[in-house]
Amino acid sequence: MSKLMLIDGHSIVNRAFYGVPELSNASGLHVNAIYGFLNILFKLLDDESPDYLCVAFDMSAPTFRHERYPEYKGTRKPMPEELREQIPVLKDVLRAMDITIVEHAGWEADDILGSLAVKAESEGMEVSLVSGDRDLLQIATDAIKIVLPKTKAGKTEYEIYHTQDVIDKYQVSPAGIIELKALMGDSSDNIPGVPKVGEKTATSLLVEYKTVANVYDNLDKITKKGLHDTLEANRDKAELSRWLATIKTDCDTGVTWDEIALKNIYTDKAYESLKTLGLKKILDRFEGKNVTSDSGIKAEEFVTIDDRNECGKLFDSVKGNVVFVIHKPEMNKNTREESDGQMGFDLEAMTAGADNGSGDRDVKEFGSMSVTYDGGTYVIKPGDSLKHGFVIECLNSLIVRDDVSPVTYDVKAVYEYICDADKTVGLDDNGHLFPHIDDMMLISYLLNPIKAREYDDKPGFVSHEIFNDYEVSVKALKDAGMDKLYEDIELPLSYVLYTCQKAGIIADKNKLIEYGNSLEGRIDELERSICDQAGEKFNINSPKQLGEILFNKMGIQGGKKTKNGYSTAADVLEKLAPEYPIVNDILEYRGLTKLKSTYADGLQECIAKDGRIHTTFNQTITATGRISSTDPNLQNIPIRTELGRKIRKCFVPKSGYVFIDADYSQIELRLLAHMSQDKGLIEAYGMDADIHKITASKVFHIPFDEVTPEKRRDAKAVNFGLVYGISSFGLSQDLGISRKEAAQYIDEYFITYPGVKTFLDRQVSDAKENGYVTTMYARRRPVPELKNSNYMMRQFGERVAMNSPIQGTAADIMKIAMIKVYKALKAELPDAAILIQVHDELLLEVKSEEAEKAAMILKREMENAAELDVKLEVDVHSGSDWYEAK
DNA sequence: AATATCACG
DNA sequence: ACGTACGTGATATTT
Repeated sequence: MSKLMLIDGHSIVNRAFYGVPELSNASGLHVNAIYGFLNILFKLLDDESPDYLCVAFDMSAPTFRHERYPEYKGTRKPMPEELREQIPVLKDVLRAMDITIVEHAGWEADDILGSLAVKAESEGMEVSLVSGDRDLLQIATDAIKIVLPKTKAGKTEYEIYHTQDVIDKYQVSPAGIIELKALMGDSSDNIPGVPKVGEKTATSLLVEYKTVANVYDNLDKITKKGLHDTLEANRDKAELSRWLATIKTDCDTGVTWDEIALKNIYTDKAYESLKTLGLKKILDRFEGKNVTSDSGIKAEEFVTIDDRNECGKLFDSVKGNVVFVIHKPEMNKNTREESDGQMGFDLEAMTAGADNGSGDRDVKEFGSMSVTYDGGTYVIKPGDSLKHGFVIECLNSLIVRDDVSPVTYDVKAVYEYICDADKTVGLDDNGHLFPHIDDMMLISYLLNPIKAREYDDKPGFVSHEIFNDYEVSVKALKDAGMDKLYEDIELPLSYVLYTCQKAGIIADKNKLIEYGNSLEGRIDELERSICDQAGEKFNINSPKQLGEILFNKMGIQGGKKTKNGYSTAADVLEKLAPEYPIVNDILEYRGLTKLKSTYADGLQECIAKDGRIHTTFNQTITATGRISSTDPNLQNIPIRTELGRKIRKCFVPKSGYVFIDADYSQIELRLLAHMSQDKGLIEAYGMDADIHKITASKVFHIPFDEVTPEKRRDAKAVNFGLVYGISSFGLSQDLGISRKEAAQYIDEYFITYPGVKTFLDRQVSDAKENGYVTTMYARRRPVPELKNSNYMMRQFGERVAMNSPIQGTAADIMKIAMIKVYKALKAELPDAAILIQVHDELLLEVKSEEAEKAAMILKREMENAAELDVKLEVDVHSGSDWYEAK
């Protein structure tokens, strides 16, 4: 039997829009509804495999039934702009997939769907009608099933209704749904219904009288006074509603089965437009469907090279732009490595590939290498007749050739594979990467740090796509004025970061164990105390259980916050702590378990065989230009509490060496002074005194020497707030004062430093005009939130516009400093190494006898990284562990 | 896979 | 009337 699937376009796209969180692609277009719609569509196709498929949409003009009764369309909620803009795009995607879209000026989508369903049924077909609208239930029969999708925690599920299912759920037959809506109405469809009659009343009336007409025929039998009168007074409404709720099933849609027969939806065009939209997850479905990629090259058309001669020939013949991408080996998931915890960074093991073909070189193994140039795309697969070492030899000669412009994706990961990296790769006298290798990961990050272009992860496809994008991207980078940022900062920095990662830092395992053990006693004690006070044993780490215990069982007044129950976050608990000893214990317990699990235990897992922790510094993650650190994150090692800070004693320099730690003093605030060119603030920094105290004195009109510690603290909070994109609410939360007071502080600040206000306002207006803000070094951050229809989102956009230029410029300067420090050390102290960057701080490992010189170099290079109207100050310390050096 | 919490700048 | 400070990542719990 043939199967027809009918989809109610608007209703499903609406579901998708509200079910899928905010999602926008590289060009700032929202795509969440498109994404959600396609997800539902694919799931349906998988589950139902129909023979015929079409999607019906309402025309945007008023539709037939509503046109006659304009008073009932007035209340319909306007479609949010974020959704509206997605609909034409979705239609294009569907057309590209060869899926027929039906829309008709005369009818609503419901009518088209109803008519098609009934026609198909009469011709002996099976029908699945997909909609979010329960109105459609009136169409259900044994051959027509109504499918109502639900997006549940990211997963698509659906309710299915045949005749009996409707009766089971609503106690009325499908036809009775019309009668039900006539009485109870439907606000989402602007059907008025009878006032005060809801689902309960309507159902009980219909169970007894079956139809609206029959209800009115028996009106005098209805004894409940109120109900009787309402029904009597609203007979016209009921009849109109009944008519509005009735879906037409006799429209001549003109649709033939032939034209909606389901064809191959995995077309070139669809692949292309999904790629443009950046819907990578959806694209994954196209894999294995033998689909062609953007310029018509199929995966099978990539030439595979697994032979030494062929490989040599290829590298000899390439010229011009040559994209190469190294693919990691396919990791065997069920090897021993995982179970015995030996998974950490392990250069030794990876390079131990003994005989790799070229004699003496140890080369890190890789899975395959893709190479694209204007002669095609090749996938190099090392095997019996092609050794890794030989491929790497070829690559090494390639990257220094004059007639080749090498391009890759994630060059920092590539350094690892280039043998003798220290000799062959580095920074030249200008501080530029040598040999020059372009990195499309960095380029696309600079072009859009919010969502860098994602490339297909399959061998061949990646290099092929990158090759196609390369020249356009380079031009775009130059047009945006970011070519220097890229050449002078990001690209060289990638190499400096590589040296940091490779160096790693010693973490003393025994000290970590000892530290962890020292926490255990107190943790057990607290656990017992908490469970005693609660009167039962429970999992303190579960916010759900904890909230239940505190706010229900113990009756503590705290109030709900999250949608899943009570918030037990620290700021909530801190307010309760003075009154309830258990809350204090919980806070302490939390602090200690955090230290133990994340740091004492967690870091031990990350120690490689060389005794050091080799973090990964991510250069293309943050929206502002900062770098981030993962696996493990070494940028959030505790310092704010004494107990936490002690973890730093576990980080030690190698024998004969010391740590030198340098950090910028208030770099963001100084940048605010410089970038705003506010006279007062620049002058305040010129005085070389306590900036928070000066601010307190000026803003609160107190003589400098009479500023109390409390007032200084308030001024400090205002200063921080400014950098974050100040709001009176945020400041009031931070200081625990009223919003009004906070607003007064801010006003006073802006009166004192008017240039700052002008500057911050300008960032917002620039962002509104251009769609992005920039740093001093031309780095961009798009701020699409400013165009959002949601007030809160726009407010967020304003704060982002104020914060990003400052945070981003600070990041730029630190990056410049790192390159300068790297170069200076290479020239003056070749045994010293940069180990870690923590946004405004650098940690170095240097020979003990070179400590003073290193400190001098660090301070010099960091302070001179930028020429500003306020001095950049750097504090330097040394020590025999990270605790001491900071 | 998402949520809540908390570590850092 | 709404409901917020900016930027990250790891862990444990729950879905």
